[in-house]
Amino acid sequence: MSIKKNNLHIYNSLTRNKEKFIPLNPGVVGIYVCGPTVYGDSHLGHAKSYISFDVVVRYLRFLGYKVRYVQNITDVGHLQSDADEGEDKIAEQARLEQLEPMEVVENYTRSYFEDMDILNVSRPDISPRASGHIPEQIEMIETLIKKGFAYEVAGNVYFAVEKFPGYGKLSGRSLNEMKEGHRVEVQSDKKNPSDFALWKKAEPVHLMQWKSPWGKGYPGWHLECSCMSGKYLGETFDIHGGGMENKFPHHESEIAQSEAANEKPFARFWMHNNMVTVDGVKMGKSLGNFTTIKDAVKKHSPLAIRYFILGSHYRSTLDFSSDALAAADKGLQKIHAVVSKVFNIQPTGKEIDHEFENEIEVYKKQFQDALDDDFNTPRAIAATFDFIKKINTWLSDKADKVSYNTYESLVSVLRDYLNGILGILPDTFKQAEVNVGKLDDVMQLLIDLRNQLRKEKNFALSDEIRDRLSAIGITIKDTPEGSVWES
RNA sequence: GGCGACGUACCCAAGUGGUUAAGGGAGAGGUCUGCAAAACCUUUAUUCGUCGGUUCGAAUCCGACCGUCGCCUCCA
Repeated sequence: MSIKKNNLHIYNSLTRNKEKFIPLNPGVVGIYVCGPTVYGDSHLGHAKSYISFDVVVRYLRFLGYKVRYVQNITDVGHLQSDADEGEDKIAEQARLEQLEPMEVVENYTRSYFEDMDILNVSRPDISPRASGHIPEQIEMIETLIKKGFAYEVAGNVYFAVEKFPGYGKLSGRSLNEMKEGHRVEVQSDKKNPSDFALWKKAEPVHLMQWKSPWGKGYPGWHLECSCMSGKYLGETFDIHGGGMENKFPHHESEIAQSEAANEKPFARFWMHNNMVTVDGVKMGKSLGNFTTIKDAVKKHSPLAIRYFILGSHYRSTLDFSSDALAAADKGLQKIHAVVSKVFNIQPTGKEIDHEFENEIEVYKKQFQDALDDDFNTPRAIAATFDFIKKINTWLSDKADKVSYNTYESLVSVLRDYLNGILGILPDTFKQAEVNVGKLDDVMQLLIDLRNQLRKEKNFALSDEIRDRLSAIGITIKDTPEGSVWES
């Protein structure tokens, strides 16, 4: 597949500028996104992050790039509280649920993928686990010690931030500021309070521990991302994504570890997505104001949630409320209604409708211009609404003489954009080409019979058909172009 | 205290120097319709937190102020 004309610009958090995106290796893109720590069900904040990056990956693929998308599963080393102290989050959850840590990890990893599947988020190509990469992490620590960037104290190994001159370049901080900014100082064996743990010594009761040159212990949180991104994408790679709140210290530390160990630049583009808020306040696990995805889909359709999230830019905060989601749901239904109509018509005419083909081209340009501009999905959606207005007008005067070519152009653009890139069409719309399958035949039969009844003005029976179908989740709408159904 | 972001209609949300300030939801009026739903048309910000400045020209750049939020401690 060849690369389409590439005019993609991405806002790079590292340089604080929109930059033209040109991958390191022609035609290939490596992207790493910080994945979840699997100690609880995912919430809408996760949904925003992973849906946003899903569209990034889908768009890059649409442009013709061969994309390798790596997203880690953090299953060890993520500590409960400040300054590298406190209990491991997974271990704590295991204690609470009276399970093995790896059972906790397994349960919530499955739960995470279930949620992502239902939100139509494509799976990463590789989902490496921290606990599966202990030898690599130990090796990296050894390299860092050898090169003088890390030191061991009584079974703990720390990264010496003063040894790495670039520390703070991503988050825009200097070490001096950090010293002054430190809150309550924790007693610690660190040489500098800003140093962070690469390896933590495990107490004998600790459930997760591995042998290392420094005794039994477990890796620090930041290390896994450095290791696994390097292993699967190379020491320098194209895009690193994650939540804004992880810029510091997590991403800053990743850069320090990787660049110190490899002596090469780390990620070229850093993308940070913004937060979901509730009444203006960040939705977060520690605040307890979160709505899990599993709860959200009880009240709203998964695609409406996805569409709602894509309705604001990934770098903007998104305030969640049930009302806002309901409004989004209506907007999405409008899109679905038009797509359903389009997919139900049978092109018979021969003429090529140049005027309408031109509208399709206008839409293509607007849609792609929007995504080329730092994945501006709200603008792409606005362009879609402009276009569906055009489609509706076109359908009402020309549907009977639609040419197959024009129809094909229309169907393929809808399929590429709404299903392929934005991922907001339901499964029933995915096979756009021909209506095949038993259900379609049965539905056609019912619709034909019902329309016969309507002609005979037997509305009691025709309404009963519609009502009973509605009760089993199939909607019939009588439009000027004929009756359409969707489930 | 330090670093950073944001403030656009009733609600959500694009737009970051130049003709009439996108789009969605909600509201109002109309066309269509057996009904329902949808669709279509019209309509709802002389104005972009406030006050100054730069400019021929600013929502867009600069400054101050007010307000909200994020990070500096785990969080997508």
